[in-house]
Amino acid sequence: MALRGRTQTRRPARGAPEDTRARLVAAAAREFNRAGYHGTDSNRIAHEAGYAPGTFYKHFADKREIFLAAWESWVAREWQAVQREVETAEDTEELAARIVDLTLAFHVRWRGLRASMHALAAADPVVRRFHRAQRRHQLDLLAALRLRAGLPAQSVEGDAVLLFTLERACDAMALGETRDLGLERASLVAELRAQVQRRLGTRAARGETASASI
Amino acid sequence: MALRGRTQTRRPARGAPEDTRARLVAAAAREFNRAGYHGTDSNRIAHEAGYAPGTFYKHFADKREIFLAAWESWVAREWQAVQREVETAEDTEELAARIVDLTLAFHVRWRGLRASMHALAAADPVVRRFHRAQRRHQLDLLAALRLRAGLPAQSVEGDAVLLFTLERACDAMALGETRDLGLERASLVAELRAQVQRRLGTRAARGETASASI
Amino acid sequence: MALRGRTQTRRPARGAPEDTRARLVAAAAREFNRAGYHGTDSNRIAHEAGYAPGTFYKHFADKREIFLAAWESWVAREWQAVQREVETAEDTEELAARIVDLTLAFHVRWRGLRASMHALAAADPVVRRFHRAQRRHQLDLLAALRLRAGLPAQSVEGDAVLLFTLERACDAMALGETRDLGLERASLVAELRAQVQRRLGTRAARGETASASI
Amino acid sequence: MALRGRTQTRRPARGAPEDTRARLVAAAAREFNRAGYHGTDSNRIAHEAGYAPGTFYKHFADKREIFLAAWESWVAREWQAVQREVETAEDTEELAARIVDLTLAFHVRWRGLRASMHALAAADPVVRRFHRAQRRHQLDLLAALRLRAGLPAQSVEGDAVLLFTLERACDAMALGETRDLGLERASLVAELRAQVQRRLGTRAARGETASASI
DNA sequence: CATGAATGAGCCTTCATTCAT
DNA sequence: AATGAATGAAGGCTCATTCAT
Repeated sequence: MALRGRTQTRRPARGAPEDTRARLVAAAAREFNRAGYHGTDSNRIAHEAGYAPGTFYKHFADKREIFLAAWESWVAREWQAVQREVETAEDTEELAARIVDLTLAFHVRWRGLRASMHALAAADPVVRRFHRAQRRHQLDLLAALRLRAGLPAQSVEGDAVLLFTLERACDAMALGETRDLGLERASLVAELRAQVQRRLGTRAARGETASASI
Repeated sequence: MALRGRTQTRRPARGAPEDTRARLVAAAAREFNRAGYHGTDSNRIAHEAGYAPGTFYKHFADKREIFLAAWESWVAREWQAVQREVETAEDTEELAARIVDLTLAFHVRWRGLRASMHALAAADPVVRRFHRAQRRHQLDLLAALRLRAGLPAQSVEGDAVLLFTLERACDAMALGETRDLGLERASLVAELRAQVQRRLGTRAARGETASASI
Repeated sequence: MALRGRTQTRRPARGAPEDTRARLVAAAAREFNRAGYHGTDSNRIAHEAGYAPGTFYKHFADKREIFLAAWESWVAREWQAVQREVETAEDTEELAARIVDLTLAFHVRWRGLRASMHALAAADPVVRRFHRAQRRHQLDLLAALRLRAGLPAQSVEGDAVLLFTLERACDAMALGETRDLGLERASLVAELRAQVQRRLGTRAARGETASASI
Repeated sequence: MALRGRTQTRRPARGAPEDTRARLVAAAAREFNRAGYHGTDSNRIAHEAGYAPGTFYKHFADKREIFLAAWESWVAREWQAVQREVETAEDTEELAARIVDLTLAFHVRWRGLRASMHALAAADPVVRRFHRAQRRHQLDLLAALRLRAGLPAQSVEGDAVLLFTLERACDAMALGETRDLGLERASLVAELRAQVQRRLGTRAARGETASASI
């Protein structure tokens, strides 16, 4: 998945600014995902996209700006695709399975970028604000999902905790943490599916959510 | 250029090597926690500890080494204190409450260091190995906890997922993420307590864990 | 990155080359005067004139060339206007007053460009040669002025020193130097007028110039 | 006088910080004087002083700071030497001669630095403030000079104009401007001496200053 | 053991200039 | 004639690390 070595796209010569910007953002997403925010530099991103250093700064004020652009354009975009695909599920069981599987695939793909985002959001207020806006959106999507499926509304806090669980567990699998701990991937996935399904409010699960949900 | 506004601990001059090392580690933990791994530098850490830059490198091979030492000496130490305090709980309910409360307090205290650890573990294999060893230990502690309480053994994967939930949710609260999302802290804590209690196997909860646990 | 807060003249599109050149020169004069030679850049000058960067280099070989053009077209042009207006004075007193007043106004208007010219002339031989040619012209004008007024010829060196005095004092007033020093503007102007008048050869002053002039 | 070629002082190895700073300031004064503020860079200054780039920023926050330090340490210091030497003159004639001669020598020596200071003071408020403080001092010195010599006090504005004359004329001579204009150096110097002497208030001159001075 | 001046590779960023359209 | 995306050398500055004392 990760592109190894000096990938350096062919010189695109003269192109529309949006294309150049898109190429830079794509290269940045790759680079940040591969080596982390502090593991690359703007010159390298430009070079990987097939441009000279100066071109970078024609499109972005600084490194942070392209990082946020990369997050938005690529990560958020793919995450929305995940959400969309999820909606076509037939029943709650399939829905839960898809949510877990796609989330996991997504976290595997963007594990490096995600790790950088966490550290930056902790240290930089601007990044933090940006990050929070996206999160809010995710919570809303989960609520909308339940609504469309005709399932009962539940507490936001419970939803949030479920998202945290999913997020952290998928990160752990994506980063090889669970493998290092000798955990069975299938079991983990099964557990996550069960939790998601319960939260989505299947009849079977609904009986006990009274005490568990908030 | 001039080092303004720094706390700079008293000059200890010539002391036992372990003391010097301990002071450096303490300063490093503070600094990394405050500003992140890439937000401070080795000279500043040395200065904060009351030493010159050279002293730093007499005790640590590089910046990464002191980061790991800080993690181990401070974070792990405090984490163990948390675990110990947890064991004195009278019943499962109190046990669950304590686990959540202490974990939260712990994550609040070390939020900066934790964020750095995540990003570094994702980017650096050496840090990763180190980090995994500590995690393994935590899982074992949870199992031991249940054993001492005379509670039934459960799947490691389920335990792991619970730890992930707790970890991520506490991080979110510690970093202000939940506040930004407009979530009720009390509700979040209640939800976490419920999940922990259920997992620990209270009689009341045991009935449903059959389907939920793996 | 984005060009904010710029004045950007209307787009002239395709026009007579001389007009384009003149617009560029005018913008350059404004810019250099506002921010100094090293305080603007060729792209900005082009943009201010309503053109693209490439257009700039169709009309000027480099940044220095447009600087000299700006000096010549605008500064020299205005200076000649000053000289012309001076010639209509009725008597020596009025002549002196006009010389001082107009010179001062001129220095106020072009203070930024003048400062840049000084620094560049000191560092760059090409600029220096250009600058000297203009100065020679000024000395000649002063001599001609006296000739037309039927006043006695005097040493060039004395004239030069008077010009230096006038120049430096007007620069100091233009740049706010004299205000910062707490000097009275009216007194300064009076002193300058007196010196100019004496040099121009009024009867009253002629008596002492024997020792003072060279 | 100017040191040509890569002068690069021998590596001073380990020295007192003040010595390092002094070497850097000396190299900066040389460099700025030789090539102008924008004609050198901090790396080169460091190299010329015998140090690596990083050393520069251990002693100065930025390029501007070392420029001001160079001005203060070298230019102001020498200027004070001029003032001191001036005071030992026997009579007014000798005093005037010394003032002119030493000022000229001083301007010749620091012509490059002086030109840079002018341009920077015009463009940069911080430099401007710094520069004005020094000027004020000069005016005071001139007044003090007259006081000690038992000469009558005169208007500050008149003093200021004299200083401007002296300054600009000496700059012109130092930069070769007067030579390029075909002016006689001896005549220029004589004129300046005469003006200074008159201003200092010799008996012969005092008669006419009534109308000339303010 | 501790110092702290010094290092220097390298990152971020700018801007005068070019050239294909 | 004009465009404007692209260039890339170079300058400002940082910081992990070293070493002579």
